[in-house]
Amino acid sequence: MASDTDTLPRRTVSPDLTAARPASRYEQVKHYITERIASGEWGVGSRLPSENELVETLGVSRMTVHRALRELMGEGIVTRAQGVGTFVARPAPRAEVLELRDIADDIQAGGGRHRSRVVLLETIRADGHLALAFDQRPGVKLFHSVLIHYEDDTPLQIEERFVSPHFAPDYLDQDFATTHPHRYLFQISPPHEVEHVIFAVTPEADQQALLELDGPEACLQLVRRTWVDGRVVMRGVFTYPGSRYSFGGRRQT
Amino acid sequence: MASDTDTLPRRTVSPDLTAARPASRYEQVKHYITERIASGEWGVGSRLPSENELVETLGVSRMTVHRALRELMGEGIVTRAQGVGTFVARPAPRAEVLELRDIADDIQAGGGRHRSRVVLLETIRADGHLALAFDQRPGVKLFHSVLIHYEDDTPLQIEERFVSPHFAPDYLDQDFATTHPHRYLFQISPPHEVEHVIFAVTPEADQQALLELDGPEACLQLVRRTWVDGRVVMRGVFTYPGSRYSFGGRRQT
DNA sequence: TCGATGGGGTTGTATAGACTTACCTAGAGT
DNA sequence: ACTCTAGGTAAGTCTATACAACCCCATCGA
Repeated sequence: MASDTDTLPRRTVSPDLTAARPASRYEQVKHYITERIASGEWGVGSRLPSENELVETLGVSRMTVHRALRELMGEGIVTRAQGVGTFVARPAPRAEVLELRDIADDIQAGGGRHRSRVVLLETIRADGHLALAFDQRPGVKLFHSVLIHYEDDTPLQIEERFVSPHFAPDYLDQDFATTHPHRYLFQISPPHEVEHVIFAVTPEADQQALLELDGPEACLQLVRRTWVDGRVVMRGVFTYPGSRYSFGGRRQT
Repeated sequence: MASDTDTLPRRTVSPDLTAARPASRYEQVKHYITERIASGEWGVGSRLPSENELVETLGVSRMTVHRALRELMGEGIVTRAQGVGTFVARPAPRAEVLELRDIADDIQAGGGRHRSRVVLLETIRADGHLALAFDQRPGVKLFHSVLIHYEDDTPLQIEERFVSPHFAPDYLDQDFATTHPHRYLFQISPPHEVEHVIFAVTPEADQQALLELDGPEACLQLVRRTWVDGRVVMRGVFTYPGSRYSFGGRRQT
């Protein structure tokens, strides 16, 4: 069925263990297509080969080609019409909404002096709620860290993180006085997906103490989850005094 | 293969032409699942039947069940883990950060019943701070409205707006019991530019009363400014009880 | 000239089956 | 207590095949 030229390689029996898991066939097909679109070989509006032609060319089954094309349509890269064909879509501009930033950069950008203190660094077992956030069963092992970030000696953020050991097995051995968790995790791998949820909370007594608040001042709480390869690798809870911080953004429409 | 009970109906040979095309099998499977999640029969975090169990129950092939579940995962409704199972995901945050939405749509999307009450509708003269927000001199005339939005008779938002008379000269004559300010302003012109800033605040006594809070619960405050033709046309202050609302967003990187 | 009717090509859906990969647990051994 | 291993379970992928739905166009007949 497969010709000798231009087909995707058969999956090897013993894949190179140092390399990442080989991309699945349909991902290879997606890559084959996006590469040609990105290079301009297939211009905007032009017609792609039909599913059956791609089957011939790439030596995979039509269902595999179909899945690749369906996902590319979901990503807005191609448009499809039954009975007609598949076409390169017009690229759509995408606005960044919430950015991933290091608070140290944030403070220094504002002219402040940043320092941080490690309060806690340990292994825990997840309770039900935390396990749910990681799509895992209760009792799974997670790393847990708590840091305080100061701007000119005033506490600005409590940074609490739960990290999957599979993603960062050496997390507990890091010196977070010099390298921040954000940078360390980012260096292992930038997340493929990020979720942010913002709450208003009244801080617990211990949080009040850490933030050196006089009373039960309202706080902003940003809960961030990051994914790599479809798995939750980190859940961070960042707590800011409401009087000292705000989130914002501006964009043209 | 299929049992007689609870299976999805076989596609009829002559579908009812008055009805829309019958939903495809995988869509029926999706509906079967989302219905049970929405009804609470399958609670957050609970495990769904495995693919093979659904194959047995619904009398469709595993590929069909798999596609339904894969799409539901893409929509954030369930999470899946190889070797473990499929679980009902945590519900997504109510409002996307930096997205311009009508709270009435927001509430109805969540299955709630929306109503609103006009507390105030007047003309004021801007003080220094407010004039600054509009890039105007103090003393400039602005329209001022305060509404409360309820979800099932529970206050969910205080909506306070300052509107430039040049942009919406008839603002005070509107019946905001039927048309909300958001829709009215949007219909005059969608903004060219939007700024959002999110705070955590402890509400004043009058705000506590309007939101029917028992105590000084932390609140989220979203301040929005919108521009049309380079001029600020609206400044809105939206106050939510922290326990009843959250902002969030998720994106791929 | 015009409309109707097929036929061929293209995507959409569905199935059965096989194999792969990942996770978890129980039990054996240390 | 801890580690290791084997087995069971569940999702992930891929194939070959079939049929349906749809579009376009060429052909045919009035």
